[in-house]
Amino acid sequence: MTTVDEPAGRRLTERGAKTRTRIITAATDLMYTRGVGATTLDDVVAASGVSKSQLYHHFAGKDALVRAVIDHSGKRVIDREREALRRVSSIAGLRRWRDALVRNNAVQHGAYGCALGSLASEVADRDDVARQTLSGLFAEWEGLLADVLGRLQDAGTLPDDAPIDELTTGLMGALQGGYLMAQTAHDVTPMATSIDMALNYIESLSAE
Amino acid sequence: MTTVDEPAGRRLTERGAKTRTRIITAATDLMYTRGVGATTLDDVVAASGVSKSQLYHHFAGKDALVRAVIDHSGKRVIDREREALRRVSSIAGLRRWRDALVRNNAVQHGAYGCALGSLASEVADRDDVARQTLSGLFAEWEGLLADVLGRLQDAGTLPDDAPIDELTTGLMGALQGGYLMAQTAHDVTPMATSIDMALNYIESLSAE
DNA sequence: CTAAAACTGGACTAAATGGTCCATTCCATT
DNA sequence: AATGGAATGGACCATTTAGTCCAGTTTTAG
Repeated sequence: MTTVDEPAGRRLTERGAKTRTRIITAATDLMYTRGVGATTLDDVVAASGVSKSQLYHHFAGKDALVRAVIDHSGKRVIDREREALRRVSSIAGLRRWRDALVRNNAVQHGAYGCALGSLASEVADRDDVARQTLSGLFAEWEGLLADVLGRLQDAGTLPDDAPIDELTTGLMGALQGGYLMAQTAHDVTPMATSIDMALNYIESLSAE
Repeated sequence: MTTVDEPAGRRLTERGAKTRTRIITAATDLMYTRGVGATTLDDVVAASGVSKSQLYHHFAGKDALVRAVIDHSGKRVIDREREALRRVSSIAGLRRWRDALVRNNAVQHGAYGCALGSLASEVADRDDVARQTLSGLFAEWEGLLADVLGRLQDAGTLPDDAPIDELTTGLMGALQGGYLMAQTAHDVTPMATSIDMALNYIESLSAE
């Protein structure tokens, strides 16, 4: 699902790749903290220490850069989550996963929200390609959660007929909603509460 | 909690009030569908059929207009929800409430998301006053849900020691996360699933 | 070593945008 | 009917922004 960062038809030296990466990481950071619309290309130029012509050398325009940022953020989140969820196979493990997310979001008091969620909210209705990419990334993330629930099933913790996909969607909903509420309150408590409720429900399906 | 739309220190004729309202409703619509950042004042001027000087006569600037839009959207949502939740006092009633929200969001295939949620996501980290207003609106909305759960308690459906505030936060999280996922997928199914899980959990606390 | 390709910096432009100003008209109050 | 504040239209302005161009430098490959 992850789109390749590099455009197909051009040669790219190591030096160029570094420049390109520098642009993307700077843009990712800015667009996460300020929002896509509020981030100008001049901001990106200043933050990355790259000239404007280079920006246009590597990206067709702002839309293309935004899409690259989405790919990059997506890869970052998915990699992190793949690692975090890889060996989780218990409710307690899910709770530790939740703790890590909340703790991580607490350092900024919930500000900026979820890296993918805030991009989605801003971009979904204005760039259909970006929307679909983000939709795929959410699906991938949910897939990782579904794997965990599958392992819970294998371990006999969850019944075989547990509706894994629905549970996964519900868990992701609670997570995203939690991020948004934390962002609005500048307090991570509602995020913790929201995810907790989803986990409680999943746990309640086990203890039968 | 709702802030008054009119600024305190100035006289306002009926005609002026109408103009002011026209500006706000046009801006509310545009900012909901296009986003705050992507809505220009010229857009608002064109859509409301009002001159720019009028816009600046009634609002100190874009920020002030955005805040008025937040107040207006907030009032709209809270009024709608107050009415929708007023007499709900059963799980079935909550499910009907869910159905109505989902059906309503389905007409646009989930696009634009929650009127308050998308404003919050875009504005929370860039205007602290707006953020606090939105935070208050969410609290008000959650209060309406808490009232419903209280009635469930009174009816004996929910146990007396049910943690109403946590449940309310979880429900709002599922709702907001559902809106976001529906917006990203352009499909309301995940929204329905997400809220369902929260309601299932609440229901599970009853059947003990 | 050399030439082409890749890369770089920064000046430049056209359009858009938030915001200002002012001359004129409307309207409530006395 | 007069008066002053409210309302209005629209020209105007400074700045910002996405996007262009090009002259010059560095890297790569033969």
